[in-house]
Amino acid sequence: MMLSLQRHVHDAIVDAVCRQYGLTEVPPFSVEVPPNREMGDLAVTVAFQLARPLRKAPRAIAQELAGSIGSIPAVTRAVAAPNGYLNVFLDRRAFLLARMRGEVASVPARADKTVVEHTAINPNKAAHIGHLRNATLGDTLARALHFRGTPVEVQNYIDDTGVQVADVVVGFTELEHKTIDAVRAIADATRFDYYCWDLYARVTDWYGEDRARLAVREAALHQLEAGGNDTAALGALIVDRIVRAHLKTMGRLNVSYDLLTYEGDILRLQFWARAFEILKAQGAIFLQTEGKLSGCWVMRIEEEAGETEDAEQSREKVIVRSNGVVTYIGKDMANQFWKFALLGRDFRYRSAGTQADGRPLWSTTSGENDAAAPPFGHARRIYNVIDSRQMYLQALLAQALRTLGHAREAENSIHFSYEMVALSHATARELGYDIAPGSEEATKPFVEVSGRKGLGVKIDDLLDLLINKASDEVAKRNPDFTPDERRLVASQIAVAAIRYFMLKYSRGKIIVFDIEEALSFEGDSGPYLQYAVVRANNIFNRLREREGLTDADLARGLDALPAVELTDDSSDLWALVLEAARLDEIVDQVVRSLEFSVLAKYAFGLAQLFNAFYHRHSILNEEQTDRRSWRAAGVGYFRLQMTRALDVMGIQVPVRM
RNA sequence: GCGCCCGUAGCUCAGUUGGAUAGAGCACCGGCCUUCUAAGCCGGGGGUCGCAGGUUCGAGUCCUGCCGGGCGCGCCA
Repeated sequence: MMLSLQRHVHDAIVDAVCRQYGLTEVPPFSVEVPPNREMGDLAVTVAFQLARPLRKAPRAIAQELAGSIGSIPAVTRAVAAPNGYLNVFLDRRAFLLARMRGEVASVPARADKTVVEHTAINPNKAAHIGHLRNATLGDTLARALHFRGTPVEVQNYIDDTGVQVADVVVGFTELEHKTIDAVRAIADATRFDYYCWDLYARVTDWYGEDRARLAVREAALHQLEAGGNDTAALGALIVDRIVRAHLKTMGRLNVSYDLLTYEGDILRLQFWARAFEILKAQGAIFLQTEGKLSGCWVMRIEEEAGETEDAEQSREKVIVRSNGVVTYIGKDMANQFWKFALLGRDFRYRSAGTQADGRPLWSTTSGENDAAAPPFGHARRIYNVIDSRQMYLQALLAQALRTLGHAREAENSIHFSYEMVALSHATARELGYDIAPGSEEATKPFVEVSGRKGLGVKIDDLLDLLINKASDEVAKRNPDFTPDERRLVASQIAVAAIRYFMLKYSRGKIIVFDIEEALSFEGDSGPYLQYAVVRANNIFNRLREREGLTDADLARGLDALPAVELTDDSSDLWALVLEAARLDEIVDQVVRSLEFSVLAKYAFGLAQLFNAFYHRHSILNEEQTDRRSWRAAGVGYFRLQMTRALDVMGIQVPVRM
């Protein structure tokens, strides 16, 4: 195993600096990639940092160091740039050979068990593009952690006892007067999540006509939480069928889970009661006896330092209502405590089958425990993937942990926050949503998605649209495909388009969803990335078909062959290889910053580099053996790395496209 | 009022541990399919990085203050 190259160079520079200037400590500096390969392969900024302590010009320092670090293994020479950079040139032949042979392992990552909770869609309607961003970010985070060797457990929280489910129950009972058997028949015969989507919007309107009807919801909610009644049975049926629909939708997107956590089990297994005891015992919450919140158990909200505490009373958040019913924050706290194994209780588990990708799925249960269940929870670190509107609540979770003396857990409760997905006016119009020209909504830059109003693009609809479009394109280019082949490739392309689209924006940016844009397969898009790998793969397919050559055959003679193709000053091949080698570093950066646009853009840039290379340099038609072999080696390394990069993004590579 | 996010080319956006001439896609203009797939490649025009100060050898990036836009701050979830 070898350290990453940058680390290796960094440490060697530190040694050199200490020797040269008799220092015991070197100020922090970075090892970067210069703007182009002619400048060098790595750029070291140490001379800038030393300028002040040594009271010398950066350029002079860089020059002195350039002379004394030529002996670093894997480095051929170092050059001082006029502006003070110390640019390092690598032993390119050794670099590529080592990587082709898999001799360069990635930096070992932390082995702490990590829980990623994402998706968490209310189980009362179809999944829409807002949920899509959540699931894509969460799934990609889990994949990125796994890539680095971190043990990851993916949990999907199911709020089966909340108002949203209650609303659909009300829809079936009050608006449609259906029995549970009738609802089951509907679920069997329709796209049930779509059916509920419409019904949910109708219920919202129904409440709007007469606010007194909200009492019906309250009653239903109560029944749901209490359990053991007809309403709860109907709720359970709805939840079960909708969750299945969600899992199916997510499966289409290559998103899967380890555990479904049901809120109902948190209540039935007394998790909340236990958490309540702990919170009370530690004084994290207290019973308010006066004012507006009299009779409620509340948590005091920590203000940031420098509070201007005027006459304004410090704010309090209700955890248990005066009627004794816990708020969802309380249930969330219990859940978070459990994930860290701080609750002193565990769920019972049952198998929930196998997912499309072969991954087994488990579910919490209040019934019999399946002894075969793996140990869930016991996390060292937790990522809760929720949009930025939940920031306030997520901060309260961490605060509760801190108050209970779990500073480390609070530190490791990470809110993976991102901005919402909204609709462009054009797309909202296409969905048949009319906005009155003079209204307040018309002046806003976008239209907010609303499940309650039934306004949004459903994931399945979007996928179908993308698949149809991709299918036409695939048919055009591959008339020999069977219907099955065509369907498979079209869906792989659609998933690439949609996942890449969700990843390419930085998380702080509101995605104003426009159907035209999302449907693009050109330029900065998922299919562009796939296309590059498909082309690279095709070269190797041809080599095998025409000449019976395998990758191993091509690599075999490399040691003996001159590597001018790689070592020429302006080698396109070398630029491709060095860029492809950055994947591990990029994934590290992405996990640190939770900024997946960096990965998306890196992959896109790498694909661009390959496509340009592809047009300028032929492999099959190259007559010089050395050039041909080194090109094949470099392209082989590219497709390996690009395939891995796509895998982290949950994107597959079609056989042809 | 307080908190968080955003403001970079006509449009949509990258630029995240401060670094070399500010990039990409789309759109527009001009080229490239007897040679590994044109979902592609090459070239061109397009920028006071919201404004004003500050820190630094160096600021789109960090700090302060403004301006504009969005979101959050409930005995809803």
